[in-house]
Amino acid sequence: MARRVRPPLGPLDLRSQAILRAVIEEYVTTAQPVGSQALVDRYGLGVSSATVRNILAELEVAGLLSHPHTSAGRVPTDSGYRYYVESIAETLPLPAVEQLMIRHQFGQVEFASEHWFRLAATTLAGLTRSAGIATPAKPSSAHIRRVDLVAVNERMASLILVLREGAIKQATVPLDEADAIDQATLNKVATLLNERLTELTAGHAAQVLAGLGEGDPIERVARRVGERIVRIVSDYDAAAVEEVFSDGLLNVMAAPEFAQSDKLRQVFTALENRAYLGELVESVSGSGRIHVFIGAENHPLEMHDVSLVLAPYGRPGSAIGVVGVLGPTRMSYGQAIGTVRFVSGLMNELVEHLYA
Amino acid sequence: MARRVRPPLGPLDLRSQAILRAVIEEYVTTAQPVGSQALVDRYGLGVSSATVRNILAELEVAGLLSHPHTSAGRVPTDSGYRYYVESIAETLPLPAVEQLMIRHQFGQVEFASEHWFRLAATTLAGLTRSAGIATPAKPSSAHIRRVDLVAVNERMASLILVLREGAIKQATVPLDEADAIDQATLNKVATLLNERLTELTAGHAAQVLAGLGEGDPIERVARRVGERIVRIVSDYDAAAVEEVFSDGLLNVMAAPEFAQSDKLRQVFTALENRAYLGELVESVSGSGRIHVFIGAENHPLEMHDVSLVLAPYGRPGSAIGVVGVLGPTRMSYGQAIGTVRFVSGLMNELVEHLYA
DNA sequence: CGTTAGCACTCTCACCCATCGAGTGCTAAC
DNA sequence: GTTAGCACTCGATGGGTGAGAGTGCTAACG
Repeated sequence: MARRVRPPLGPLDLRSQAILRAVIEEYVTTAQPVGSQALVDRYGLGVSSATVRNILAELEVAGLLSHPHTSAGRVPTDSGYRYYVESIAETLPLPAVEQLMIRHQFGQVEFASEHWFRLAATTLAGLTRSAGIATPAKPSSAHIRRVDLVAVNERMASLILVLREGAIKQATVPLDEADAIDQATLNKVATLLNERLTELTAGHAAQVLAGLGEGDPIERVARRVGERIVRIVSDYDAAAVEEVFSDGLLNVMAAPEFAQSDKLRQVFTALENRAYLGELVESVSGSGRIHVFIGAENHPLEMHDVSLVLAPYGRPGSAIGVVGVLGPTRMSYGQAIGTVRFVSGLMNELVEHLYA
Repeated sequence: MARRVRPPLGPLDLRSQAILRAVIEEYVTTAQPVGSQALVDRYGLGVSSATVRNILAELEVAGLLSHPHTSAGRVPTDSGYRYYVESIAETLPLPAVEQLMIRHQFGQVEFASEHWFRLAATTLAGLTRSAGIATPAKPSSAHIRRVDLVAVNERMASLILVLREGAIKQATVPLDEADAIDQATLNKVATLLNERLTELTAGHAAQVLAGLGEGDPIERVARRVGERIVRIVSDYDAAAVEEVFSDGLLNVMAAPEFAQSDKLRQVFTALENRAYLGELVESVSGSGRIHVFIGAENHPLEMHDVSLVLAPYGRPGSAIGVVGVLGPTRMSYGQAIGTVRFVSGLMNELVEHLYA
């Protein structure tokens, strides 16, 4: 069939690249299979449609394009997108005006990392017209910064725990009825815990607690509360991803490939089950790079029609989060990558600024 | 056309009621227009299909049923559902087994109102196979319970504010460089603020702050932080609804009426814009009753195909929230009302228990 | 007078079929 | 190696048809 048989994903000559690129970019905008004539008309390729057809056939043999049916135009395969992303696509940096606007928006919001990641997701959603995804910056092992206790009633106290990395945890701690609990007692307990536990990780805190006596009621309560603190911090450490915030799923719904809602429902199901996203986030957060996951490169079946562009942000030692974009495989990768790059860079700056 | 012309929504005789009921219950389960024969077959009406047809025609004139086209069965109108809900439907109480299971689930979770409303939404979603909706219990005017300050760096402090009603607010407060800020200073400031502001509302707190001097650095910082606190609390008071949590939107997606995704997108759009839900929540929270909003009774166009069953919970004086269910207009109102009633009752118990 | 059998009528749905056109793949000429 | 030309394929479109569900009406019935 083909004149020459190419090794799959072998290097392409420049003309083939140009045509692959044209097919992808045309398909991304029109969502329709692309024919040879359309390519010649709309892209100044300098060759006839017959020549283009020959090359399209080669690209198909190489696995980069596919054919919905004999008499239809070409559609990129996942491998086609992959090749495009790695060898052809130019990442479009975000226009300076937009950059300024976004910086301004981040300036408006509360100066705390807790707020930024949501804004990042929203911003990414708006800029790429896809879904924006972000997780808060989370440390691999958190440090206790501050403990506060508030009396709820005689037998319950509300515990507020601030971590060095910015997260705030709250819990209600039931206390022995034997200990007469009032706010004054709790203040002493909190002071004790703050003295002993500040800047400690869960493991170290547990050791310190072991040294507390059982006789003194303050120490007894402190121990009780402290154990709870250790449990909270350990749980927090153990969770791969604390929370995945997403925005702009409506944008994805608008894509014609999701016109019938069961396809869409699959994507939502996949997102609701956080396990896979958590896995991705973990795999991304190690490297400083932008990662692109295209269609079937995502293991879960439900995600075979979407792509993700993810980038880590934060400080490698202390706290790492992920921001990115989720859209149909037919997405504008160049733009998405440029936008994600900018936003993750901005988040880096912000986090750095917070720690400095 | 009709033998007798009925006043719209006039009282119906028992047989007409029984037939309306049968139409609705059949339509709710099958999602198909209901014909006279099907009614006679599946519900022991004791009359012939011709008689049923006559009555169906009457119900249609009364505006309770409608006709997709001449040769199709009947479909309930919004008014039909309304009549059904008010006069015919029996609210199905939740089976005792389920009640126990749910109580157990609430027992498992952290004892704090912040966690309950999410669980309520999830539970409602699961039980009714629709979307569950819940807002946290929010006071009309909040009281300051506790203030805590943590040094971030020399010129910034992290403020943690606990409200009597359970909510925790966090903010970063920039401070004058003139004041040398360290944790010790902040502790004094926090102690001062706790002494003066505890149990105050935003308005009273503002008055107290006005009395603070400018000379003493502690008081100066306290004033600065205090102003921020007042702003946070006022903002919190002003917001009609703090947050609307929803779960199980996937269930709604599964309904055949939302097979093409643009209908569904409308619903999502409506939900994303919180204004309307906030409005509803406010209108519901006054009364202790369960409210049902059917189809076009919802003002926003996008909500014309869905119904809401909402109930308030909490303590009328101190904090009110809303739980409920969102589903297609073709929903099982009896079951939904019973379930929402149980969950709101449970939430009442829990909140009461928390305050007692 | 309400109820019912009977029947003509309406309208949708599913199916088939012919047509159209976009786009391919191949061949032969350049 | 490139291109013009052409037969061919296959989905999409649209009209036509028959089946079936369900109605609305009429006339007979108890």
